[in-house]
Amino acid sequence: MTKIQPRTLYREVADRIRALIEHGELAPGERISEKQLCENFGVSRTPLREALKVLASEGLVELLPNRGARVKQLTYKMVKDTYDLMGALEGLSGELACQQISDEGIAAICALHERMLVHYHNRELSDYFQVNQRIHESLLAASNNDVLLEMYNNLSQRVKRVRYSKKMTDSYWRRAVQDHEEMIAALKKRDSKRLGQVLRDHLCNKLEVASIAGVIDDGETRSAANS
Amino acid sequence: MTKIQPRTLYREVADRIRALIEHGELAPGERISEKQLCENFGVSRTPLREALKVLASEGLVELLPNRGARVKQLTYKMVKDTYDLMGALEGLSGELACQQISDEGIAAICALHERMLVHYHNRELSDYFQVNQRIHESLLAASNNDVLLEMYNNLSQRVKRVRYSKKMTDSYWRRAVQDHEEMIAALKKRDSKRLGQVLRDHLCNKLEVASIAGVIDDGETRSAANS
DNA sequence: GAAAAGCATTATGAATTCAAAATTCCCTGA
DNA sequence: TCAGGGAATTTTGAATTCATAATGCTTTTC
Repeated sequence: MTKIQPRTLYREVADRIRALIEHGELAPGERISEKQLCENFGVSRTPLREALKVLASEGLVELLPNRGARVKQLTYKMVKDTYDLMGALEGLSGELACQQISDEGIAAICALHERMLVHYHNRELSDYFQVNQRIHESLLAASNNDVLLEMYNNLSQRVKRVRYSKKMTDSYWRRAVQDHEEMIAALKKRDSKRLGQVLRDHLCNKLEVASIAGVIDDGETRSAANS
Repeated sequence: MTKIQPRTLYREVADRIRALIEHGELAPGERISEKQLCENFGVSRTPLREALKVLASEGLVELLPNRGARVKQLTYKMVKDTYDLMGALEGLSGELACQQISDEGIAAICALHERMLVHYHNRELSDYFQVNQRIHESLLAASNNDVLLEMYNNLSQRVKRVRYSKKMTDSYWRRAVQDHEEMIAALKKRDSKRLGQVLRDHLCNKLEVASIAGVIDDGETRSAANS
């Protein structure tokens, strides 16, 4: 049950810009010309500028007073930091879910898990990812913590642009599935500490950081960010 | 080394409104009259409205399209959810801090800890809180994760209004100090898992939820939120 | 030929204006 | 007396306008 959002121009515009950034049509670091976007969207500068303020506090855009807006650069360190954070949030979601989820909820997640295993054995990567994501979303939802959900979505939005580069080696994949086995076991036992721990350490929250090395045009050295 | 923020009207206004909300001069649920605030601040509606958009995405304000803005109500559940989240973030900060902090950093925190103990034994509540907060801030800083810091500050801002009601019973206080002893021990050993665990479970992240019961004018029953 | 100064152009910040939606208030009629 | 309807008022959403800061270009000087 998600509340409907009455549409206003600035929200529409913010959504559109979010999409542009997510799909790379507005490149990281690219200067955002108010005039040009206004013309593209067919709106005046007022709602556009309001949208930019919102996007700035969401961390997608950078506002340089008197000098315009630019799409925020993702440095390696920022992405790493964000993934660390998302790992912590997933851990919390697991802990809370264990305490709150219904038996039916657990059964539903187990069912998803089984489906995921099938995709894993068939090596259907895309389907695997989709079901995998639904499992994590289910835990998030079961945690019944709206603030957590809001924050997670915000973080996830910030790094969506680099998700493309998701690569899966065989050994990574196997270990990810192992993690999931442990998750399911902990969930069934409602062992919240254990589930939290597994989720915090879950490969998915670390894996991609490795795979983005090189994707990001980064000023700082990666080793420095890693240290 | 924190970068300077060029001042613009909308930032100034946002800061002022944040302060008004934090200190209760704008009460939770209170309708925010654009006209009146404009007159108070002596600015036009444009920067005011931009500020409101920012505050809305920070979660301090609620925008009802065509029907104005209101100070966001804090429900018991929202505060509880926020504290759960902050606990998870503190846990992460501890884990990261363990891995990154210098020996001097550890020494500095130990020194703060000693000062805190003195205030505890002298029953200097206000001083105790101040030093206590500096310890947690030091860990946050040592974690060297800007995204984490940003998010923590945002969450902390949201619930600042109810921090006033902080009450300390003797047994709570004793247990909080015990937690801190464990923290220091884990930090010295650079036992990141342990420090993370202690911080996540740390009383400070749970305590106040109990003490706000009754402070918040809340539609939903507390037991329901707790279940 | 390069650098600096100054002017023109452009882009941004903020106030004002206009339009539309919501609210208030008053009136009518049962 | 009170419910319903409708006009007047207020308030908000968005466009426009105005002022100022930044940028770029030309010219001038060394």
